[in-house]
Amino acid sequence: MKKYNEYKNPNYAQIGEQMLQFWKENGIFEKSVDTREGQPSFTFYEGPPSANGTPGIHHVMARTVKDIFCRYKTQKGFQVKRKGGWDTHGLPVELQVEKELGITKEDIGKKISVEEYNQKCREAVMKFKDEWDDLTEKMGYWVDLDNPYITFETDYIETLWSLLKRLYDKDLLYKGYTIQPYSPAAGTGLSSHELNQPGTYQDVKDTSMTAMFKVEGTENDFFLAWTTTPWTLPANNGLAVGAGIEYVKVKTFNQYTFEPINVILAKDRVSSYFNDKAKDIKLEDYKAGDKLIPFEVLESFKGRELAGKSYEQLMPYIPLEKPGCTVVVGDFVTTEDGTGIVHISKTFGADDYRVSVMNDMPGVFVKDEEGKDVPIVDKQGKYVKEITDFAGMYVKNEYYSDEERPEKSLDVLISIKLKEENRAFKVEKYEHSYPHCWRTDKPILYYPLDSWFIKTTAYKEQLVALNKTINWKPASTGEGRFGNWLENLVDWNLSRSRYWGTPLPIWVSEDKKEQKCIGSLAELKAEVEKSIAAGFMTESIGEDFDLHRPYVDDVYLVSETGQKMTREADLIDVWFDSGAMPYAQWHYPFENKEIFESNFPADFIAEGVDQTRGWFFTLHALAVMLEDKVAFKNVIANGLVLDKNGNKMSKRLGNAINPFETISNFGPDATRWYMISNANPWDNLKFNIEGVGEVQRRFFGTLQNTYAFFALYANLDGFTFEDAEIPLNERPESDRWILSRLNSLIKEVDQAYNDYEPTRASRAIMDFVTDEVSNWYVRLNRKRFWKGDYDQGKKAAYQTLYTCLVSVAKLAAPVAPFYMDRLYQDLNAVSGKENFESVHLSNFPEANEAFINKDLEAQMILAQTISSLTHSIRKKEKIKVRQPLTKVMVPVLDEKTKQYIEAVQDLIMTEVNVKAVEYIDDASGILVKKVKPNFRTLGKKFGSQMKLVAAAIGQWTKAEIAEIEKNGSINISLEGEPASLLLEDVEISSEDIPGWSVASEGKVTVALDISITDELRAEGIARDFVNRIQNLRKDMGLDVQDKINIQVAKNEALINDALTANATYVCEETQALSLTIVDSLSEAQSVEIDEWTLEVKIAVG
RNA sequence: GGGCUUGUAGCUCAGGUGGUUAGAGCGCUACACUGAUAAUGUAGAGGUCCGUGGUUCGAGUCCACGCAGGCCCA
Repeated sequence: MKKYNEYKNPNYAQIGEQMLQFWKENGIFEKSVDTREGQPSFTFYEGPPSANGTPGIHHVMARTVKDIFCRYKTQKGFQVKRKGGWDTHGLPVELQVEKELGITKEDIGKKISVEEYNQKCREAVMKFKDEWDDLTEKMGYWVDLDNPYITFETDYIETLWSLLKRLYDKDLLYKGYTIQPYSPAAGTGLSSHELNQPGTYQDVKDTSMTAMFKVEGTENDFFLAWTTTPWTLPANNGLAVGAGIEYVKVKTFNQYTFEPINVILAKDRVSSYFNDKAKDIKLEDYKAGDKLIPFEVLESFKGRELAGKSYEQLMPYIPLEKPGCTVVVGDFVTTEDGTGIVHISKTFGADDYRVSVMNDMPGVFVKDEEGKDVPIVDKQGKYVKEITDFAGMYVKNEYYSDEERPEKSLDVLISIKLKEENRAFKVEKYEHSYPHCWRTDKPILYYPLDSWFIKTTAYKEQLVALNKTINWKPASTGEGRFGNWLENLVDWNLSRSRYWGTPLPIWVSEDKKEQKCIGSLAELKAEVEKSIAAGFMTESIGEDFDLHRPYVDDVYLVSETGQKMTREADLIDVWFDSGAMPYAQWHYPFENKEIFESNFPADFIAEGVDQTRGWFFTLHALAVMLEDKVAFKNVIANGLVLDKNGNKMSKRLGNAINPFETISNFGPDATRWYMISNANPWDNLKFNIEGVGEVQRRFFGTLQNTYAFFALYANLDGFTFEDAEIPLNERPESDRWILSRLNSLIKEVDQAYNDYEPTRASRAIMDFVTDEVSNWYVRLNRKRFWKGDYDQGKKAAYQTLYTCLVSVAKLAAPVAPFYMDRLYQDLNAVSGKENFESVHLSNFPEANEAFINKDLEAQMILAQTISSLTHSIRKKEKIKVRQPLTKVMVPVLDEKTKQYIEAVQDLIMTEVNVKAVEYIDDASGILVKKVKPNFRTLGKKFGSQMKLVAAAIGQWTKAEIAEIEKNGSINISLEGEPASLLLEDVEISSEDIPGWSVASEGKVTVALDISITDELRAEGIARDFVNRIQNLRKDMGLDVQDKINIQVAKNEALINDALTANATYVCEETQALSLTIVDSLSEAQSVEIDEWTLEVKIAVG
C-alpha cells in the first residue's frame, strides 16, 4: 500500500534543493516545452541582464514575474520557449574595466591598445555569469541558459547591421547634431557620466545680462530676457515664455541710457527688477541719472497670448529668417530667476534646440569651407569671423592662456555694446554652479556635435497608434510615461563615442559626399575585395572577422567614384542591441526565418519601469519601423525593490538583501510568494525579510499542516482515491461548500493570471488555504477524518480535501514552483490519478460551474458570522466553549434568511456547542425591529432633502415599519410636501432583545441562552474530564487506538454524578473500556477541573 | 523644472460607478482550545484615511492647490 509522505519538520529550502535536483535529473523544464510541441505558442522575450555585476534581490522579483506567466501559460497548454540572453556592451562595462586596470579613457590607445582594452571588456562582461546562472536555478526561474543570445557575438552584431541597413535604405538613418556638453579645451564631448564626476560643478562668477528684445512694430516695447552667457546672444533665435505664467508690460526708463521704455516680464519677477521705493514716484518726475527709477504697470497677459509675437534680432551679425525671432511656449520656463522669458539659442542649449525644432525656428549658423552649417563658435571655442566685432575671441576668458587673457571678457564687451545701444536692461555679476571639464578644469560649453540619428519622428503616428493596442500593467505607464514620451518624441540619437560596443556600419568618403551602409559580413567581405582591387586594403577578411573596434576601424572601402572610405567612428547606443533582440537572438534574417516569424511579436514581456524609455521603447520603435507591428502585446513594468524603510538598496549603504541568503534561509517559494503577494509588481516593494518569514509560517505552514493532517489519516485508513468520485449531491453540506469555493477560486485565479494580476491570484489562493480550507473546513470536519468507520462519509471527506489540495498545488505552482510540485507529487504518487511527473507538466484546473453554489457560500458566511457572534457572547459572559448551552436565538427578518441559516444550523451547533438554534420572527412578539435610511437609493430620489428624510425615518415606530413591510411603501410628509418611500429605501434590522445576551454585526443578530441547567453543567464537567484524560493519554505516549480503563477517586456529588451520567460519552471519546468511581486510589494522578481536583488512574486495557 | 506614481492602524496592504460604524494579516494585550499541537481559535486596544480649499444633502473615494517619498527625463 502506497503511503502519503509525512514530514516531521519540513525544511522549505531543502524542498527547493530537492525539487531542483529532480527537475534537472528528469529534464522537467525541457519536457514542459517539448510536451507542448504542436500547441499554440506563447512567446516571451527575455530582457537581457548584464552579468558584469552580481545579481540582487530585485532580480529575483523581476524574474519571478516573468516566470509566473510562462509557467501559467504552459499549464494552460501553450508552448512557451524561453531563450535567455546577456547584455554585454556599454559604458558600465568600460568603466569597470578602467577601474580594474586603473586607467582612464585618455589612456586607451596609449597605455593600452584598443584591442587589449576590448579583450578586457569581453572578459569582464561575463565575470559573474556563474553566479547569475546559480541564482536563476535556485530561484526557480525557467529560462534556456544553454543557448542564450549574447550581444557581442558576431552573429548578433550581424543582425544589428542588417537592421541598421534596412533603416538606412528607408532613409531613416541620418547624420545631424545634438547639443552636448563639450570641452573646447580638450576638444571632446563629455558623457553625462563624466559630467557627474565629483568636482565638475564649480561655483563661478559670470557676467549676466538682462537683454532687451524690441517688439516688432512698436516704438519702444521690449521683451526682457536674462542670460548668464551673453556670448550666446548673437545666436539668439527665439524667446520662450511659460504658457500659464502671467506677464506684465511696465513703463519705465533704461538705467544706462535713461530713455523711456516699456518692458515685458513675468509679473512675479517685477519686484526683483524694480525697487519698491520707487513705486510712488511719478514717471514725469524722473530725471536722467536718478538712482530710483519710477515704473508703472500698464497691462498684463498670459504667456500663451505672447506666443507668436515677433521681435527685432538683437545682434544681427547673421540675419535670421522668420519664424526666427518669435516668442514660443516652453515647458521649461519658470519664474524662479530671470524675467520669466528665456533667451533661446538653438545651437547652445538642449532645451533651446528642442523648442526650436518643435516650432520650426531656424538657428543661427554660418557656412564652413565645405559649405556645411556650423555654429558661430568654432571647436576651439572662438567666435567665427562673421561676428565681425569680436571675431576670433574665445567665448570664455578661461580658454585663453594666462599671458594672452584680455582684461575684458567677451561677455563684458558684449554687455558694453548692448548698454550703448539701449539693449541692456541690467548687467551684473552672478554666481552660480557651472560644469567644468574634469580633464582641463575649464568650463564646458553646450555645443552642437555630430551624431547619427534614427528618424523615429517619421513614425510617430504609428508608434502612438500601435502603443494603444498594448496591454500595459499598470495602464498608467503605457498611457502616461510611455505615451507622453511618444507624444514628445525626438529622433533617436544612436551615436556613442566609445570603444566597447556595436560599431556603426557606415563608411564615408574623403569628401564626405559618398556613404555606404553595410548590412552583413558577406557584404563587407565583398566590399573589402573591391577595396583591395583599388589598393586601399592589402588582405581579405575572414569568416571569423571580429566586427568590433579596432578591427572594423582598419577596414577602408572604396567609393563608387574611387575614393577611399573610412568608417564613421561612432558606436551605437546599446539600447539598440537590446531592442533588436527579437531579431538578433535568432540571427534573423540570416537564419531561423520561421522561428523568428512564429515568435514575433512577443505575447508577454516584463522588466523594471526604469526601462520604459530604454528597452520597452527600443523594442517598440524597431518593431514599428521595421515590421509595422508592436513588439509585445502584454507588458508588466515592475517597480523597484526598496529596503524595509523605503530606501533604495545599495551595497554601499549595506542595506542590500542578498538573494542567495534569503533563498537558503526561507526557501525560494516563500521568497517568491512574499514578493508577489505583498504588493502589486508595479508598485515599489518595501522588502522586509520578516515578511518572508510570515508568509512561510502563515501560508506554507498552514498548507503543510493541512496536508500533514490529510496524510496522517489517509494513511491510517488507506485512502488512495481508488474509488470513483462520490457524486456532489451525496456529499455533506460542508464538502459541497468547500468545493463550491474551490471552483470559484479556480475561476478567480485563472482570470487574475490571465489579466497579468499575480498579486490578486496569490492573495486569493492564500485566503482560500488559510481561512477556508484550514480554519473552517478542516476544523469543522476534523472528526470525520478520525472517527468512525472508513465509510462513504469519510471517503467524501478525503476526496474533498484531496481535491482541494491538489488543485491548490496546480493553482499556486506558477508562484511557488518547488513546494507545489512537492505537494502535487506527494498526492499524485499515491492516488496515481494523473500521469504527469510534475505539476508543471500538468494542466491548469478548470472550474466546474455545476459545483459553484452561491447560495451555499452565502449560507456559510452566515454560519461563520453567527458562530463568531456566539463566541463573543460566551467570551463576554465568561462561559467556556466546553460548557454546552441550550440554544442560540436568531431573529430572522425574512423567510430566505431563515432557510439559509437552517441549512447550516448543525455546523453552528457543533461549532459553538449549543443544542439548538431557534428562530425568532414577528409572530414571536419579542423581536424588535429598527430602521435605518438607505442613503444610496434615497440620495438619488431626494438629494438635498436627504437630511429631512433621514430625520423622518428616525422618528418611526413599530407601526411605520410594519406598514412599509406590509405595503412595500409608505407615504410621509416632508415640510408639508407628501412623499413616498419604498421598502428598498430603508434597511430594517433587529434591535437587541430585552433580557437576552446579544451581539450583532451588520444585519445579523444573535441571542444566546446562557442559563446552565444541572444537566448541562454535568455535561460540561464530563467534557472537561474527557479533555484531561486525553492529555494524560498523550503524556503517557499512548497511540490513538490504545484502549484504557479509568478509575476516579470519589469526589463531590456534583462531579460523581456528572461522570456517572455521562460515562458512555467519556468512554467513547477516550477509548476507555470502563470508567469506575472508587473510594480511594493509590498512585493516582491529579487533574484540575474548575475549582476541583480529581484523582485519576489510567490503566492500559 | 516636467511626466508618471505612491501616501489609509506600530508594520505590510484591501477599500467597483461618492452613501453615514473605513477593513484584513502581522505585531501587541487578554482569554480559550488541545487526537492538525513548535499547530489553532476568539476577543480587545489601536485611525485628524498626508495637508488645505472646493463640488455635494453626503468625500478615504471627485476637483484644485500644496507637502512628503519614488522612478524617468531635463
